[in-house]
Amino acid sequence: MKEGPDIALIGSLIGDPARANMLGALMSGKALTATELAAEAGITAQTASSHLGKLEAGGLVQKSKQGRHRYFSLADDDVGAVLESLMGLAALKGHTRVRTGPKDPALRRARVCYNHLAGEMGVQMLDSMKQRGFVVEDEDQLELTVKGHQFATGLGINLDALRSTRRPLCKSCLDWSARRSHLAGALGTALLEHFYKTGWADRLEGTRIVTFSKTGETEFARHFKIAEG
Amino acid sequence: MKEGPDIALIGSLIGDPARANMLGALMSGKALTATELAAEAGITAQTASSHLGKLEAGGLVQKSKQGRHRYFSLADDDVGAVLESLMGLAALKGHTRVRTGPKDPALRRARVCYNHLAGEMGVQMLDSMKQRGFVVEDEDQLELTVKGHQFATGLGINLDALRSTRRPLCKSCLDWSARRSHLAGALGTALLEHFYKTGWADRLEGTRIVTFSKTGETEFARHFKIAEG
DNA sequence: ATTATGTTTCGATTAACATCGAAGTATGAA
DNA sequence: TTCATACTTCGATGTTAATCGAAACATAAT
Repeated sequence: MKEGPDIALIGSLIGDPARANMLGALMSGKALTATELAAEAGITAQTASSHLGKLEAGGLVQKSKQGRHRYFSLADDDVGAVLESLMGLAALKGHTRVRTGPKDPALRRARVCYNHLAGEMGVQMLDSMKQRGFVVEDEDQLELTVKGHQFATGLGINLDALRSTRRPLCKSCLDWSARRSHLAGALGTALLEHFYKTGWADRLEGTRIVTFSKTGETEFARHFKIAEG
Repeated sequence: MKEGPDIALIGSLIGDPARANMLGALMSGKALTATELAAEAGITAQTASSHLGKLEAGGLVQKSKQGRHRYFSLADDDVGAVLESLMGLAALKGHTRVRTGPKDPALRRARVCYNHLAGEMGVQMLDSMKQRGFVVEDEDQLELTVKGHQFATGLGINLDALRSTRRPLCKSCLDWSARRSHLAGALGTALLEHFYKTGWADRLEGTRIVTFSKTGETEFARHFKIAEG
């Protein structure tokens, strides 16, 4: 009928509540099995299998078999970014889920966005890195500066390994709660991994929430402080 | 079930082919009547009315009555940006409509994105304005510089009027065909209006394509040249 | 007033699809 | 081998929602 890409297909994939729940769960960045995703969506394994087949055919998720398990994860960063932007619009239009319990503030504070840190702390992290000249905005791609290279290396991150992948090192991703950007890309992933490894932060089981320990909180504030202007 | 915003609702709204076609038509930026949108989607007026009611309830479109006509348009820039990003993902995943005729290259060259210029020429325009220091990227918002103010005023754009609205003056919007940003916001709209008024460009009826006249093409190139680096 | 056009509401039909039970395949454990 | 777990396929069912005809409503033109 009309020219251009077909958004209805992707829209309908996201439009089913069960599939939307699964995609939301996968936004945690963890690869989940079909049964875990079924429980997440509140449906049986048979139905989940059908849904996951459609999501895979549509290019939104990818599957990897390990033994008798099939692990599903989001297909790539682009899918994660689109889901995050959809959440932004949904929040803006007041389409929130019923359950707005005590977990909600924690979710706005720090959460996982597919594979990197989002929420207020994610935004603060990128702000700080921009302000101190660790990254600069060039076109749409974020560029890591020499100072930024030193900073990351000082944290113990192997940048050469990151650069050797085909994945962009730095990307910005729009945050639905803060409506500001945070750091995505290979470096964003590596930094979150770093927080886990050092014990600064941990995942709250079964949610997208990232909890920081007492020392983690202060260490984070020290490394990613912001000069008020 | 889960916390956070509900993307399924918006997804299902976009997921119906008839509604997706209507939204695509509204991406042209023009306010269209219910019957025009019905024709666009290939359905009867009754069905279209039902769809438009749902889109309005979901906050994706807005209605304004004028006489016996009801004009529909996208609710705001946020909706347009999300639709554009969805088109980007759809194009990336190869979910293109059947019809990939001679219009397609024209669409990639210059098209309307809701209310501003997109496509290669839209990207070039923003690139040029950045390169010459007319706009600078600050956080996520684009900022118009003093030089940029002079430039726009020189074109005959009344910036004071634009600033008096609640709408952001400059915003960046991700282009699905170029996968680069172009200029959105009040200034983006005003510039496109300017191209129309001066006769540099015109709309190709019934599509999102923007056609530039011979002189328009050269004038555009002169005003928005890029220094190759 | 009368007629024409644009839009919405109502009701009925139809098609699509999410769902699950049951059975089949595959892998790992005992 | 035998049993258990993870997943998929098949078939049947039920619900949702897109669709349109007919009619009501609203505004404009004559």
